[in-house]
Amino acid sequence: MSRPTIKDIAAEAGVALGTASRALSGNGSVAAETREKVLAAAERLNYVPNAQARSLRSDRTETIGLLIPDVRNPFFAELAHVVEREARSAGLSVVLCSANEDPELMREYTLVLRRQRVDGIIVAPFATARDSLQTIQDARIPLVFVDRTIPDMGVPAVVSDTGAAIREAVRTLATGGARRLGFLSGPSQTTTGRARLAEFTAAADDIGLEVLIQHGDFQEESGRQGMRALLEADADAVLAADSRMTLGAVRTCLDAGVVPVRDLPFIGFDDISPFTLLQPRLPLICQDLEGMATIAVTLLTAQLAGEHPATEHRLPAQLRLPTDPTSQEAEATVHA
Amino acid sequence: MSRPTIKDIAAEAGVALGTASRALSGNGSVAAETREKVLAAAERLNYVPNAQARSLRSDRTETIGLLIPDVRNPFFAELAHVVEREARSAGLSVVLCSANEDPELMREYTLVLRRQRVDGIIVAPFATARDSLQTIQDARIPLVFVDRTIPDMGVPAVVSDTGAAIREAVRTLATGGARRLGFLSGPSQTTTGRARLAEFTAAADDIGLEVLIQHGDFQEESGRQGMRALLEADADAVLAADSRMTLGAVRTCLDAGVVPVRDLPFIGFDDISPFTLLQPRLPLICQDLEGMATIAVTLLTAQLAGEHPATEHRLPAQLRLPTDPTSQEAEATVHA
DNA sequence: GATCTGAATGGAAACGTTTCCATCAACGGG
DNA sequence: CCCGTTGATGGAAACGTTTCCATTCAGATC
Repeated sequence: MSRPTIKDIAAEAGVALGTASRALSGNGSVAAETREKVLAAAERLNYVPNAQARSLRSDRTETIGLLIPDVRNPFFAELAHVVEREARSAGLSVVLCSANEDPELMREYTLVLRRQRVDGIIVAPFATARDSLQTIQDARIPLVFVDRTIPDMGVPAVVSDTGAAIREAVRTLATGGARRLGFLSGPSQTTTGRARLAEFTAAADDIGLEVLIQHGDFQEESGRQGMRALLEADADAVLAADSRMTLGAVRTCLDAGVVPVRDLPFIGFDDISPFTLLQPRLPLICQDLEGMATIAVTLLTAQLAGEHPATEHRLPAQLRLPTDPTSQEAEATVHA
Repeated sequence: MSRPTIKDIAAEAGVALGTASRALSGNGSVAAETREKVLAAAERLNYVPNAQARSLRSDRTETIGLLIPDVRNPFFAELAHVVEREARSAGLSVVLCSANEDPELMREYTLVLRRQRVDGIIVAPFATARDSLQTIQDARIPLVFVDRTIPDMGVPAVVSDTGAAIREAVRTLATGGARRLGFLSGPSQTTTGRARLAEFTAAADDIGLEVLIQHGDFQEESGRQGMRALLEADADAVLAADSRMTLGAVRTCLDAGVVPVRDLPFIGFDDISPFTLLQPRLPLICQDLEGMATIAVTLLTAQLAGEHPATEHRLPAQLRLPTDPTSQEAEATVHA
């Protein structure tokens, strides 16, 4: 038999179809002995339930969508990993959609996810996607924002609180002697872009530093451009507001023969794996990615259970200074 | 109406349910005028077809599974991106499963994909997953291997042909003056691991080089360990057989104060994005990732169409020497 | 004008589950 | 002893599509 159905299982076990279903799904009562018979039959025939038929009837797919701007971005790859792990432990499968930073593609994916009748969607929204997401909300599909949020949509969101970390970063750079402090800012259309900029200027004002602000769009290229401008303007320290802009800025520095940290005090954003190849290591403002992903899944499962979680959760980011690897490594080499 | 069904559309358009289906799906003949009426009704009611019901009846989900060891690995993230793009242009959705390098998890995902009744699966298999994959094949689900293959399963596969590139890499290192050539080899249980090792030793023998071989497992940690051994053994040039082992080896070098290429001739593997942060840039053996992903999708769609494509496709890898970025950058800076 | 053909349509079966409803037996309380 | 309760089961409806079959009707062929 190529693809046994529950009907075949029932026949094999000598029970009615409905009974087999109850035994397999665990809903409704069935005698222990009967259950054994059914499970044995299913095992024997190598039965795999048909998720389509199941969800057609039960109106639940036990599947959620995760919509991110780009898997190739290490930050989102890591996010996807944790979300998937957490979802799985909640018994949910994840359909991952990588929108390639393209609002049109994002709109297409929202349709795909609606067709698939996912039970809910976690999305790291970019600014221009508001209306695509509105259609999801209109369809009353549970929705959670992660990493970034879109205000006034009433969608539960989990984002980083970067205030303390940015203040500490500015202080650290000032202590190191910086006077003309460059900031690679995100786009002011995004909540996070605006917030980080405000936090930065407030911190710099407190200390009385001169600031040089370069507006970007959270993309690598804008980090490169901003960094070029800062180099020309003779900034004597730099703080970046996002991982991709950090990446672009670092490349521009290296290409110009300026080694970040060694030649120019520099604090980056997010501890994505490429940064571990830098020598010396960058001080980084690290978001609690693990926490964000975990809470995002929790916020979604809460909605699936019919609850209405609060709309905004903020997890503090932290300034992480590099630990000197050479000493550890010297030790490790001895043991090798 | 919260979720209109095709029945509602039919009523709204004043036609029979079957006619509405034909108009929407494009199967069977329907008058142009009628089609317009139905499409207009669907538009008006904001109709989104139920993929579950559709595939329950038609036995096709228009969905494929992509099973990779880990999304967080930039190589596979890139692969996932291209596969998804190609699949989408063939009208297929992709369910991405990241198995976290865990055979047990991979087995679990094969079950998930079977439950979802995906039309086919593309998988980058790791050695220990043979039996999980066998169950997929037994269930007669179209299967394609990408990046690596498992011999004697008769599964169409697309892999890199690294022979020429490795030979060229060895020659390049020898020309640079290397005499004791270190090689960070993959595991000999894998076809690619074995092939690359054989290609390496053959090339080195041709020239008459002394070789130092460190066996690893395609993981970063084994790259670190192998590199430590090579440093101790005074290798005067190194070639790595895989991106993650390259990553580990580079980190070990940097931690030991040895800058790859500058202090130690070094050729890495794959042009994943972290490597672009290295200064100087690494020469790299680059696989045709784009081509592999594209062909993998083609091999799968061919099977979906009932064909039986050849079992092995080899795409040549290439040795790519770094172009000096400083000169380009200097120019770019002028224009900035 | 009768017959055939083919397009357009309506109606209903079918896909594989879950879940509701009815039945039946066993059991305990009055 | 009767009756309501409970647990186990069988049977059938329902989920939203696609697809098959039958019917109708217009037009072409003889």
